[in-house]
Amino acid sequence: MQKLPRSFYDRDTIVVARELLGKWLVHHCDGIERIGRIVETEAYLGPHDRAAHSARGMTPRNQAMFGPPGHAYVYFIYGMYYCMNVVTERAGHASAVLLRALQPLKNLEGRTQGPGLLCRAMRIDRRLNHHDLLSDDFYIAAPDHGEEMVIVKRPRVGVDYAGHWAKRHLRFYLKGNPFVSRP
DNA sequence: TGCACGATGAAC
DNA sequence: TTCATCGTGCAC
Repeated sequence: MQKLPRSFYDRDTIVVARELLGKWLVHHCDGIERIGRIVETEAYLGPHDRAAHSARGMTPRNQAMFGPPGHAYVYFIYGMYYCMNVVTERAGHASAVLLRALQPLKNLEGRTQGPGLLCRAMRIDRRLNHHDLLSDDFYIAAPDHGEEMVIVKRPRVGVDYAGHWAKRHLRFYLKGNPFVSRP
């Protein structure tokens, strides 16, 4: 497999969200390598996107979104779950892609359907916020042999407060994949 | 310093 | 539809 270069992330967020499907998320932790295939993503386009955390300006929590592409934005939600994003586009643009579901490939225990369960299974927590995804212990890679994929577009989950932005089809997943959180 | 609520998940 | 559970952001 080939680690994705910085230039992969420094592109239009919708393009990145679609192309992350089928890629492998790799995390080396406590001597164990965990790998999951990304099967569901959501694009958060920037401060103009009312559903994005960056829509209300930079705060200590969402600072990573305003940073350079190819880094992780990990936040704590509902008092019990973590969610992981991949920062996209140039620094200051404040856009990111939320990873919503994985197909277990290696050393993953428990379910991986949904952003909270994904982080639990991959052992992703606040320590990985701001982490560079071109590092050797936490990164995303393209498999040597890609599979044929059909991509489904749907509205994002849990953003009904965002007015017309809630209706846009910015959620992407692999058609027919049993590990998608909400087919 | 207080408090309402959330890019969730599970139970009912 | 309700609840668990707590950090964050903003009001006061």
